[in-house]
Amino acid sequence: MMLTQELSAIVGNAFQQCGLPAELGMVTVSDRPDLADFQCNGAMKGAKQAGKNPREVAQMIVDALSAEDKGEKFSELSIAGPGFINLRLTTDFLAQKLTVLAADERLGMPHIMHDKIVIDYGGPNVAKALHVGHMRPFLIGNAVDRMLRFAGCDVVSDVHLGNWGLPYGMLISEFEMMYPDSVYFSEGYNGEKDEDVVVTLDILAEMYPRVSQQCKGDEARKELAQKTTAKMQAGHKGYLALLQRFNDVTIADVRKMTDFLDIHFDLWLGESDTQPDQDAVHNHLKAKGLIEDSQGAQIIRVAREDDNKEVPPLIWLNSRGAASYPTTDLITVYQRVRDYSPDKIIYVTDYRQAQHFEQVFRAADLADYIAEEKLEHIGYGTLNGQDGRPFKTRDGGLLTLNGFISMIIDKAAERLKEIGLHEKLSDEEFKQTADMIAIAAMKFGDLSNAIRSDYIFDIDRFVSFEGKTGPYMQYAGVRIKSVLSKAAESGIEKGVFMIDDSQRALALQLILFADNISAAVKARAPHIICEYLFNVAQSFNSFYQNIHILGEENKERQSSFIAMITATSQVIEIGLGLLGIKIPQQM
RNA sequence: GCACCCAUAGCUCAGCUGGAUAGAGCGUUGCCCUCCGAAGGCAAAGGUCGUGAGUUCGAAUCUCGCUGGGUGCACCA
Repeated sequence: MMLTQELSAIVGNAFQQCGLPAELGMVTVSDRPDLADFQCNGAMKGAKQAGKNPREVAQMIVDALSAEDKGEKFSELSIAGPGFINLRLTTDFLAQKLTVLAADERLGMPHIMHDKIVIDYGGPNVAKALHVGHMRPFLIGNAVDRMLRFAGCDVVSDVHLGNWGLPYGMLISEFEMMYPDSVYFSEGYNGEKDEDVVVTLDILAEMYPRVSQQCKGDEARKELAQKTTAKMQAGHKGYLALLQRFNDVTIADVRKMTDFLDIHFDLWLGESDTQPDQDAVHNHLKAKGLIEDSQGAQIIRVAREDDNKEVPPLIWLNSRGAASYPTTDLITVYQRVRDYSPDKIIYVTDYRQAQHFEQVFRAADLADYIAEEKLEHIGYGTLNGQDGRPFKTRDGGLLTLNGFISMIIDKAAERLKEIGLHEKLSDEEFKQTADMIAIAAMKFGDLSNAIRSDYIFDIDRFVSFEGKTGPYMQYAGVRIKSVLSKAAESGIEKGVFMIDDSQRALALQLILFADNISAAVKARAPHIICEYLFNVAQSFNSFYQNIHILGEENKERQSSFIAMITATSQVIEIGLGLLGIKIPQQM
């Protein structure tokens, strides 16, 4: 059980003994660490109900608690201000909690959820290079993914490639003009691969903007692309085979990036994978009477009477009969329900797509595929440049994700050289370390912002080794490991926890691991983890400053120090692990 | 026009199921290495929480108005 829950139960019990609701006993971490470790504000809420003034109620609770506890858990129970109940834990109790935490590979974090979850994030487009805009969905999605797994969920992650719209009709039609005789475009395509048709990322990257531009100015060309799109969506075998080749080269490329970022997907499905089920879903929707014709398109009305805003209908098929992303997203819901029976499907995308998901969720519910409450959209804010506008390169162009990351790596390497790390490490090790630090800088920098808010990207701040940054966290981790290995060399082993004043603040932070992780999971808020880990690291640095572990003469005290920093190391390592951040050997 | 989100220290941001002196990082100003990694630590200065009202014993937090930003409002994803 989590610490605040345990304490809330104890205090809640005292409230009950006094004839008041147990819920009033909710205990939270104190706002005033100078006065208490934890606090309960319930006496003020319960005063009216009890017909007493808040301090009287608080006194009753404190009396009941003292009688029950006899100084075992609480070294101090006091009343302050209008009726705050302040709790201070005994060092024995702290030590006991730490012992339990240190013996558990999950550091006391219970499995708080057991849901089957499908999480959809990333959403790279086939045939287009990843750009900076893909950073947030990958990082946030992956952090939430890892957090849910750690919380006990059975998670299936899907990258959900974008590859079913007009852009792909454009590309295929262009290939058809280039290779009119290819088997991909013949009537009786039998599934063979045409090696003469060369598909590489470079070719696609050059082709797409060119053809896209052409379609803007040339109606006939655009019409050809649209027709090709329609045939593709209708299941044209050769087109789909060619599209599959676009997918293959794109996936190979995206995989390089996700591997580098230590992000791994269970599924590499995309919009095009909805094709086999489009008719089935269409017929189902039709049978349910959900589809109607409107202005030439086929729509599903999802507005409700009690809506306080206008919710436009979902466009099932547009007036050209083409599927769009509402179509594929709805079919994907059907497939995920069929294949995984999830308790929840979570989508991580730009918050601007909130309305789109609202429509899809309502439609999925109307179709009886899954209850709307089981569908969740996590919308993140924009990554902005120094000017407060969406991040662009200096000349106003869109920066590729590769370029963006290289920039961060260069900056990290520069810093590492300043401190002479390149003289201590081989070129290979140095490169790996720079990569690891750059990834941490990027991930921690991004994730330490609340997901929903837009934020300003400042490379110097992200890569700085000072302040609330990834490298600062890694540095704390590296220092601990360094001390631990020196201790091990000297044969100093960890012993039992003996909490004295030097360790108290750190101990208190550590035993709140499960509380913080749990809060972060429930709120889908990686920034809570960042904040918490930063506090842990600061508490550690502060502790470390005031004592000398290897030189400590009292051996019991020394061995308790080792136990303490071992636990700290685990908290930092596992905590950072939830954000997808690793700690290097040296830095 | 309708709806949603945001406005907190010089800068970047937390806090928002109402509660005690509103927090952090950066920056600024002082200190602290004969000692395990000072990429560290300690301390100080810095805020009428956009604005006006309301609810409440108590409001950064809840409600309403206003101002100033952002976003979305059927066939692009």
